[in-house]
Amino acid sequence: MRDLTRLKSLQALEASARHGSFVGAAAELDVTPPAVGQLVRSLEDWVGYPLFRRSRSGAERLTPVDEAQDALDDIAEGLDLLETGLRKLRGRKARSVVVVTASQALVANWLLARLDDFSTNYPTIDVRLDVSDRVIDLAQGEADVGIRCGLGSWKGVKSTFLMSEEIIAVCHNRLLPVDRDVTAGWIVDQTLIHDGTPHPGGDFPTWAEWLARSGANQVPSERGLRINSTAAVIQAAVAARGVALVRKALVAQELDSGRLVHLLPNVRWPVKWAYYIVAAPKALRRYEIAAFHDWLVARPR
Amino acid sequence: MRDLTRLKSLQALEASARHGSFVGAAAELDVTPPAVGQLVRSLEDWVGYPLFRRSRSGAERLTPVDEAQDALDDIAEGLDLLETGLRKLRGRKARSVVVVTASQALVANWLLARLDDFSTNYPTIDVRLDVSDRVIDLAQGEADVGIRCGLGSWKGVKSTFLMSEEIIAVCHNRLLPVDRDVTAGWIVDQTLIHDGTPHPGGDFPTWAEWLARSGANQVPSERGLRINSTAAVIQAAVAARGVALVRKALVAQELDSGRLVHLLPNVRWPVKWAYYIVAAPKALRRYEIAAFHDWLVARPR
DNA sequence: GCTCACGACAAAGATTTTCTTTCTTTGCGG
DNA sequence: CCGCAAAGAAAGAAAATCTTTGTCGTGAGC
Repeated sequence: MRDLTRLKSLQALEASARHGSFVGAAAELDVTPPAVGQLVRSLEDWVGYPLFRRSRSGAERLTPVDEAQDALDDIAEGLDLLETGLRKLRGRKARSVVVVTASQALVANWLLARLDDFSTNYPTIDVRLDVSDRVIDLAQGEADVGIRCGLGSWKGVKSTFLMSEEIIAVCHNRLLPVDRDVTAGWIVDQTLIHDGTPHPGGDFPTWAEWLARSGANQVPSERGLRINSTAAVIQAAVAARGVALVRKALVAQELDSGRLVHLLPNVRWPVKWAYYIVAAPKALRRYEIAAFHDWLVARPR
Repeated sequence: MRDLTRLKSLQALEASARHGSFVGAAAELDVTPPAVGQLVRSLEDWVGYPLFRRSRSGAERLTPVDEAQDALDDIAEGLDLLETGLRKLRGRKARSVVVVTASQALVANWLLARLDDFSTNYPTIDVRLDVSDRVIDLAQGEADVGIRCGLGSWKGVKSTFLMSEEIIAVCHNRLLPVDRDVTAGWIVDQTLIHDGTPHPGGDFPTWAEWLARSGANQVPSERGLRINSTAAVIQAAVAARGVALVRKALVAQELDSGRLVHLLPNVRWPVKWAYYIVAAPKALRRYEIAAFHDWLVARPR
């Protein structure tokens, strides 16, 4: 008959001792520092004496009291064994699959470049990409996880912010004028590629709006290319067919490679839409779904 | 950087494996069986396969699947170490004190007889008895724990049912008639000891009420002893001063010893008041308070 | 063959625990 | 002297855990 309570507090205690601070422990436990502080103090209430000496400054803010050291060794070893046990439980699963849905533009221009890192970290989890430009019903299990660009408030799913977005003007480096700087006037004279896909509530600019903010004296006509596919708009820009207004995140690689060039970078046009990873709460109870979710949320953009 | 979640589920899993049922595990963890079932199933969702083979009958309702056995060994050992660590943390405390308040009658006739068992089980915890016939304000910290007889709904404290109560008629064995049975008629002719202490809402009978239920043909006058102290009423009965109506729990020892005799046992008079252990929620966060509380709740009456 | 007991299971709602957010305090370093 | 970092506290929100109720399946006993 085991007599064991306050598991979460023991975990918080051990992580705080190991890191020397609640801040360090909080980062490991994926909670806020006050949360760790509360857990440790509740344990101190329980045992009836302080478990740390506190320092209000310096690198080592918490020092375990001598009376706790012996116990901390047992607790650390115990938690190590629990982690080993949990890993063994997970390790017995045959390969598992995560179905990720995202738009063609997002998959091709952003997500694919990152999936190698996921497979490296999680070799037993297969990712299946379900490319779709319509909003997949995750609550109905049509996919496990979605990467979406939008306002973030979709029904029936948990959405977690990844990064914000802004609209920039780009063109192929071949199109750049050789003998003068790029100006709004220069842009007006190029073939303008219009993205016809709807972005409700997203504050996407038209070329007219963007150029007005850029200081252009004349407003362009609606001539040029009009494509109702964001992926195709980017491809047209990459193919040097004209100048395009695009979402910055989707052309990051092309910008890095120099193939596309960011025109008039001082003109900022942040939008309300941002990138989120979304999943049904029920799906997140599965290890592989939570693993993918947590991996994407944790990695730098 | 440790990666450990679902501690509660691991604990539920291990206890279920060790007991072979959720019912057994629930008893150990002090929760209901469905609670254990939910914890285990959430872990099964997490790892993606069943961890037990279920049997709908027989003594062994749950059998760990082969894949889980290896992990269960680690988890069991890990939990053992955590328990050891927690015990070491508690063990470092100097002696601690629990202040228990109860009425004179309850302390003298019930609680004192049980405290040896507590001290045996918890040698480092001192109990200080605060005898008081008024209702101590536990929320204000006037005492840590109270044993009370009442309706159970006191403000600002957690109350836990201990046992119910009934009113019985008793007298010293010296007073018993030698040559005939005890009848209601016989009782009417004795010195009746009246308990004058108030019992609001408790359904305590007067002698008149009790005797009416006993089949007495005549109703006694209000003569006899009238004492406004339950403890003194019991002492008067023990001193053979007359026949008393008393709370059965408070005279259990005297009944067991034969000194007092339960008259007309077929006359039952259960009351709405029952015995509860009460404590402020904040006090229960201290180990020694929770230990006393859990000890009293768990022991047979 | 029927009834009862036992325990897993599921659903829904209640309760408790954990967590976040906001603000304050303290002390050290620049 | 100011800025920074982290602990601490309080209040409220969110999530996890738990309880209650009822169902189902199976075996034992009558």
